Amino acid sequence: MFVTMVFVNASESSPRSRRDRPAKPPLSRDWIIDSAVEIMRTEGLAKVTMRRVAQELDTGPASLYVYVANTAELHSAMLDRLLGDLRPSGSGPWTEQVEQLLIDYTVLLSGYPGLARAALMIRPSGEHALGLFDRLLGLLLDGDVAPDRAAWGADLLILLGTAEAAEHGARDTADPNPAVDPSHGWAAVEAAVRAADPGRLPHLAAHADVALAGNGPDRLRWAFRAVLSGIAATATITTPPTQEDHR
Amino acid sequence: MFVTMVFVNASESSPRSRRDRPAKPPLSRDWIIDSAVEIMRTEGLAKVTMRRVAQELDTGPASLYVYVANTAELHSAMLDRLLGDLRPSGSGPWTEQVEQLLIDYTVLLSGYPGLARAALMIRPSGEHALGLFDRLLGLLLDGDVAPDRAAWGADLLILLGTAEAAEHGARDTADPNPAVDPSHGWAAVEAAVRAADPGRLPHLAAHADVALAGNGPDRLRWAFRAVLSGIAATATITTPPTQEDHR
DNA sequence: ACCTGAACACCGTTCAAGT
DNA sequence: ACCTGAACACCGTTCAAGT
Repeated sequence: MFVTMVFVNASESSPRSRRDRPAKPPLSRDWIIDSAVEIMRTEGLAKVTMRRVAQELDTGPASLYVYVANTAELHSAMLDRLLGDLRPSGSGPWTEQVEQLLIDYTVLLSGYPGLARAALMIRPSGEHALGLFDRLLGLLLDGDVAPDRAAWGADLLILLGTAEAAEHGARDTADPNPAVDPSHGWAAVEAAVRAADPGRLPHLAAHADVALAGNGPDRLRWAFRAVLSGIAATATITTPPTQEDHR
Repeated sequence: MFVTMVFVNASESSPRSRRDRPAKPPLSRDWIIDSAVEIMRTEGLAKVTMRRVAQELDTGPASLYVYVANTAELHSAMLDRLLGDLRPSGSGPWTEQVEQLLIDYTVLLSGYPGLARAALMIRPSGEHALGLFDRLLGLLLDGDVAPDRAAWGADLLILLGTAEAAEHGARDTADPNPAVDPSHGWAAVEAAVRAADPGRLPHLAAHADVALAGNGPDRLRWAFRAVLSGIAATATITTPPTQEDHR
């Protein structure tokens, strides 16, 4: 069996670094998540299967089910572990800090697009995910955004960052899963836009250049800036519940 | 073999409705996509596998590869087929029309959350996806949004709708894949927010009620309205390319 | 209580061989 | 050119049996 030697920084959540792992480590939730994250870093999320992780830990897949409910829950735990690496950054006005925090979040997740997609399903509720939400909410309140708009807005901004990571990451990262061919997908869009028939798609044809303009970072920062300004400026909506719908 | 009898409206893209399909239909891209969509409607996206579709068409999985590149490409084609059902709706001011179009898009996709997640990877470039973009772009231009903001904004709004569908759909729809337990995921978030420690998560603890307030439709409409206002109000960003980065 | 061998019921994709 | 049988290399999850 070939064992890759990779140096991995011990995260605060992992009790021991991988290097001094004993030959047959005791199974634990932390060890499972650690191994899973390491496999993801070196081989991509597609390879993080129950069987592969079990193999890494010298056991059978059935053993993992003592500590992890299923594959989705494992992915969710991996995401929260990763979010622990997100340190406060950005200075200056609060809007600048919000933008930078969201960009950091998106860039971090872009490295693992599969995980970003999983985040859209699982609604991470781990401590690090909640910490990010709290920090963001705090910045919005600092900026005197009304609490109801700030709360809904923080949710919206994180959703947007997650979506950008899922999409952007798919475009830029080498995904080991051959079923996904991002370059083809993106090139196909660009070709389709440039070939837009002015009869059927008049607006797109007329503005193909602006639609395709801009680099990734500029568009990302613009998106966060635009959404942030909209959040502060838009009153929340509350329709009274109908009789059939009193939750 | 048990064959479910389901009435399916013949879409404009499908040459024949399923009811008059001959016992052994000739293979074709359209037929494959039709069968795939029907399996998704009745059994969920998780069941739309190459093998399952092939079985439905009385052939082996290898045969499908003549017409479809891989599973991801099949999913992408299914999504575009579905987008063909999206009819213009909404009246009144252009902002109202934009909101309604996006809500329709999101609700449609919410019925198939797996497909929404796929859309985040594949960047649909089919005719119906481009048609939606064009219609949205036209509405924004009607509202005198500057072309560059309108183009980037249409992209942003569709991304947001896709993400909302992926997330919202996961929460509401019965996914036949037992690995995904959405109710548990959402309940976990709600419980975690209510239990937020005021020491560690001060803002979240102080505003748990507003964070959890609001029904789905209200929050969805608010999100689109906020983003729309931000798009109109925020200048696009263009940083000059550096020497290392002249694409 | 924790762990696991073995099994069940599946996957996507390829390719040589047929028609 | 189009189609396919068979194979390759995998999956997640369960459960009875062990320690």
